[in-house]
Amino acid sequence: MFSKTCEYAIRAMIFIAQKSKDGSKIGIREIAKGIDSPEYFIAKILQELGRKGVVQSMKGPTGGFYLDNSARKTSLATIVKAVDGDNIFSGCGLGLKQCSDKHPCPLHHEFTKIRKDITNMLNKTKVGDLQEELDQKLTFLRRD
Amino acid sequence: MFSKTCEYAIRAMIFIAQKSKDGSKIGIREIAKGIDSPEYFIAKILQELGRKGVVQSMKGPTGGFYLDNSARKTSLATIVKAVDGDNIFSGCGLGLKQCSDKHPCPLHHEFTKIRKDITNMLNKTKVGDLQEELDQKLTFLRRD
DNA sequence: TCTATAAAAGATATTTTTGTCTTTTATTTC
DNA sequence: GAAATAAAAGACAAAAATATCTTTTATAGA
Repeated sequence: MFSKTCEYAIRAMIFIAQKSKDGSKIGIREIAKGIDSPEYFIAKILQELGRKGVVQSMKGPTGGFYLDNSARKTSLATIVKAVDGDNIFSGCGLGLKQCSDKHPCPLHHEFTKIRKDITNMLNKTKVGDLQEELDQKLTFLRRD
Repeated sequence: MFSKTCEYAIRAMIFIAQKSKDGSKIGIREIAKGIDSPEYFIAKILQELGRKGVVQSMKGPTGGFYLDNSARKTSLATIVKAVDGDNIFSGCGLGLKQCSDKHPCPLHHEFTKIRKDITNMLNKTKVGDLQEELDQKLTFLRRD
């Protein structure tokens, strides 16, 4: 469904939301541990998300990653688009370039439904909401 | 959603269903052209599907690939499982190993719904049905 | 202003996926 | 049975995704 890169990105965003909700910042090493991802790899990913304004960061001592109030409202759709592009939102399920409502591939109509559900879900789900469920221990990012 | 390998596999299966419905067989070269895929690559994929009994084939002159009556009833789920494994049916959306109903990842519940829809769709959709729609020119596998 | 810290940037390495080519085996037709 | 055909099998190659390491830049705090 998502690339590994995207999975890490989503996990990291939720984790950062959680750890920075008191205004503090969280470092790469802790993020990597917290979401069980390769340290250097998630660093690269967050760098890119930072460039796109999806996550905030500060260099230097007491620096690290954090989410401002607006970033907490980021939808999963925004993250997925930033990392994986919009193939999942609009690409053909069978990989055809010329697939459309007018010239549908054999799976087009079935896929349209599913894609709509996925899109809705990703649009309505915000990082901040997921973080709250995590806080209440209703969900988990690792073994714990 | 699916790997490229899987996309080619599904497209090839539908195409073979169409070209072999009169009992004839169709060669790799024509399949590759018909579904717009790399020739040697789809050959490999069909080899593997042949080994698993998903597609039938014959060597030698007048040989080629075809689908018998039971193979026409193959669901997309069977093809996807044979090629991509069952990650799409059961894997965690965020890539967590220990994700389950009891120990859900932040997206677990939302994903459960979507995965159920996808699974249902793949289970109920049969190669033969897709081939018929293709025959009626209701859907397409290439530009045409 | 100097030092320590932590992210940014850039380079490199590994693995997986995708794609290609060559040789072998089975089958048909003559 | 020999020649031609087409898939099977095995080896190889390229590209993309994933992962790691090194150097640079910004910032805080002494």
